Amino acid sequence: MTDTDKRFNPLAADRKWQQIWEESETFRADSASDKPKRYILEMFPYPSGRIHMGHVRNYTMGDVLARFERMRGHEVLHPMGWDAFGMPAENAAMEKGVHPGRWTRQNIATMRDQLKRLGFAFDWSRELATCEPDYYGHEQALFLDMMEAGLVYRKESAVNWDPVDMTVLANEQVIDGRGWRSGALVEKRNLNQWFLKITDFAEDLLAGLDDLKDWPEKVRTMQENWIGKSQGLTFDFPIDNGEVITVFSTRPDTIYGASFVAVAADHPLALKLAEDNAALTEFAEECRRTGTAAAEIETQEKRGFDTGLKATHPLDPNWELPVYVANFVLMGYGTGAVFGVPAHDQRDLDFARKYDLPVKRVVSDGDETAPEFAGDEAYSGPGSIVNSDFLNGLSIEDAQKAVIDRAETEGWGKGSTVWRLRDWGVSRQRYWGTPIPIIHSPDHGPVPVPRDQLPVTLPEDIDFDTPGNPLERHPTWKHTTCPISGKPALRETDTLDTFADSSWYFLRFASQPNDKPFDKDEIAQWLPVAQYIGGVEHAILHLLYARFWTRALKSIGLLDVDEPFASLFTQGMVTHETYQMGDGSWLSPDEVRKDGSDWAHIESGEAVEVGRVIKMSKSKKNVIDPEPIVDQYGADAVRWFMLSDSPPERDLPWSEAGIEGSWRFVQRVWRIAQMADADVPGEAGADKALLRVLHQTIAGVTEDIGQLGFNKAVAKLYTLAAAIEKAQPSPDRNEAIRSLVLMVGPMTPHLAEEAWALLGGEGLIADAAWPLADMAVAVDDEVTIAVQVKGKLRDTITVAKGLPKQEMEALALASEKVQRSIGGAEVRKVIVVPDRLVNIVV
RNA sequence: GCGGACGUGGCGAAAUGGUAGACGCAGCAGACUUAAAAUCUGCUAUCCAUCACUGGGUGUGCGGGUUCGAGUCCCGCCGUCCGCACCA
Repeated sequence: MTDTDKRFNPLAADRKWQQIWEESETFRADSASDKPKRYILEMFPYPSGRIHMGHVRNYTMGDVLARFERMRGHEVLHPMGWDAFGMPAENAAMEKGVHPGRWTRQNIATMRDQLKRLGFAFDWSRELATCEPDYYGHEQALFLDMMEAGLVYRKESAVNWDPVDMTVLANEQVIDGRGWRSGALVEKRNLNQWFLKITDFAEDLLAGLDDLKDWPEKVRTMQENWIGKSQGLTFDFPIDNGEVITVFSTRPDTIYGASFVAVAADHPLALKLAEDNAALTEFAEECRRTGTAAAEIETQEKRGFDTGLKATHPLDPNWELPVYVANFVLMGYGTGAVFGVPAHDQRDLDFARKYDLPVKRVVSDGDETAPEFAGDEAYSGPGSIVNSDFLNGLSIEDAQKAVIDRAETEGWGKGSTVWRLRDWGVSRQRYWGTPIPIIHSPDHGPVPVPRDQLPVTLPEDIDFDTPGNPLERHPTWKHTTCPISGKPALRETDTLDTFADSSWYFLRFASQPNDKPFDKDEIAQWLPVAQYIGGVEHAILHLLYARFWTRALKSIGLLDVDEPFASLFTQGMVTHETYQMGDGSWLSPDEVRKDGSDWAHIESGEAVEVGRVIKMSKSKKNVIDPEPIVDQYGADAVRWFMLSDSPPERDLPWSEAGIEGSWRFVQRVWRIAQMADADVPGEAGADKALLRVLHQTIAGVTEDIGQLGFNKAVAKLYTLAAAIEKAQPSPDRNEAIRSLVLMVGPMTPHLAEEAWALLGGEGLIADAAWPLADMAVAVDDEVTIAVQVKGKLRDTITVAKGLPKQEMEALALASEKVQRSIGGAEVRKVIVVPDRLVNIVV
């Protein structure tokens, strides 16, 4: 055997085992299996073109879990698919003239190959792409189901309209008031939009968070804030022009501290007044123009426009309050109108000081009770109510109840709950999405497409040369007939927000009958997902929408699942150093070389500044494409690197040295596998030291992987490898080698299969049983204990495990170092922790 | 402003309140080699003392506290990152 034969050749091994897994359908999930089931899911990718390191990390983690659970005797569902609708495909169509479908499917083909090249244990038989009619057709059916259940409605609402691209923009796509692509000033337009009633489930979505113990605290908090429940009082201010202004307040206890009423610039009252008031019109225009960026809000001055109208205080008919239109009141929250209590709200105070309005203290901070409120800092802390008629002396909480009671008794207001969460507007004026299955009939209005006409498919012949919605412009597609009258009618040309596609894909993975979206009983076999892994960027929208769809589908009897994802893990990003030339331009890692301790540009030799380690991004040019790395080092080294060093929730800095280290470990395991010798003489159980390390490793790695502590498992496997290398040949060493190979199986599967075959293992290692730790072997019969004097380490002594306390104490006191440290002082107390330490207090 | 996370060697990081720095990377020294690659061995927080063996001090962002004992628990700061944000 030559030296090169002894090296592990990943290029050959990767291909060989991937083919074997595929041919024997190793990772096909059987819904009818009797084994306990585990559903391991990673967020499916958008087919943007190529796999990036973030995908590799995400899917490696899921893959280790999936393979680990299989080896532990579970029937595992570990599927993969494509979140295939969306804007980038249309952008490609506009820029390169390629059809969105063609572009998307090509990307899928490329990325599927790249994923297969990494040897992930996916059940490819369940692969799906949301852009195919056999997926989105079922989505249309679910949309109609929700519609029948009253969870869908249509309403005119204001949207961000890009006049150049002629399309609606999401809030995130409006940057400084301009469209992110066109750069055109965005207009507000009123359009008829379809909405899903997510607010029907607001209370339940909020309450459900409490049960998601295995979700990151951070994500739960973000969802909680997003749902944004506020309780308070909604009540009316009569206005001297005969109208009323309805306001919402979470602090009805401060009602006697009111000094003005303010409405948003878009409030109906403001709009009406502006009709014959040019100054107000201009003011309102200004309010709309100002951005909502963080910095602007901080510096933004509170400004108002005095309408001259007076509102009557609900508790005192003789008390009149000025009515303003104010720039800090939002139409989108509550009722779009507030009453200002300057003493106890910072914004109101800023406003009152500017317009010289009264500032009256109604909550005492303990010492100060006088009505005059000085200073520029509002008091919003605890206290009791003062200067407030019948509320005086009450706690804030009791006063709130008292005011709500009185309002309800007298009929001018009522206790209410206001949510930050709005209903989900799902209409998009785009081509590359799920067509909304509605026909607009001249006689019957919007009617559902009959079920037997689903799916409503997208037309293929489409024109992207002019901006706007291609479906709207298509010559024939939208023309159809009314299902009721048979008269000519028009199809809905809007498509669904792509977040709808990802709100139920995990159900279709678990069950994919032809005649319906999914089978309830088969879903019950797999759901909820045991472990969901993905980026934290989906903490709110995707995860909230998926939770909502699950509840909506349950409420109409299609499902029997409460929460789709029992446990959620948000992984960190893959990062890399950045390199910058003197002129500020960025360089990619392959354009620079290390020049001593400095870095230089290879082409020009100029000095290069090494910048912060940040998320890989095209603009900073610090991206490492996984494909050439996999070609060079093999799938296993890349996978091993993804799991090493950094804890999975933290960022992982990519480095050339790091991947080489992983490569070395792959080769090292291969060498170790070759050390196994079936004919070695000796009896099993003789090498106690090695067996101890082995069983400690098995116990530790099993626990670590179960908790997604991959970096810790990796460290323990290194230790075991070192112990095997130091051990003498023996049956025990063979056993340790076999176990090492089994334990790297989920992480470096190609290497493990190759080594397993070499060791004469039965079948595939993917199907082999995970090793069991024998704790009796794992425990040491000797322990090294620490000896401290007043908490400071003075010596360590090795004693038999389980040595009685008195003997430990005696041994510790016998230590020369300890005696020297005590120096003859009186021993006042001795703390003894069995098998751990002795602490002598003098 | 609100909420969350984090702060440990040159770097990534370990550490049920009980020997801080396991493991990896980088570095240094050595072995093998004509040489290189590969591989292997040893050292590698810091300061002081010592020819050396070794001994002692300091050390987990800063300041307090609880405890026989604190990286870990409590209080108060400082800093970094992330999310949300004129939410009434």
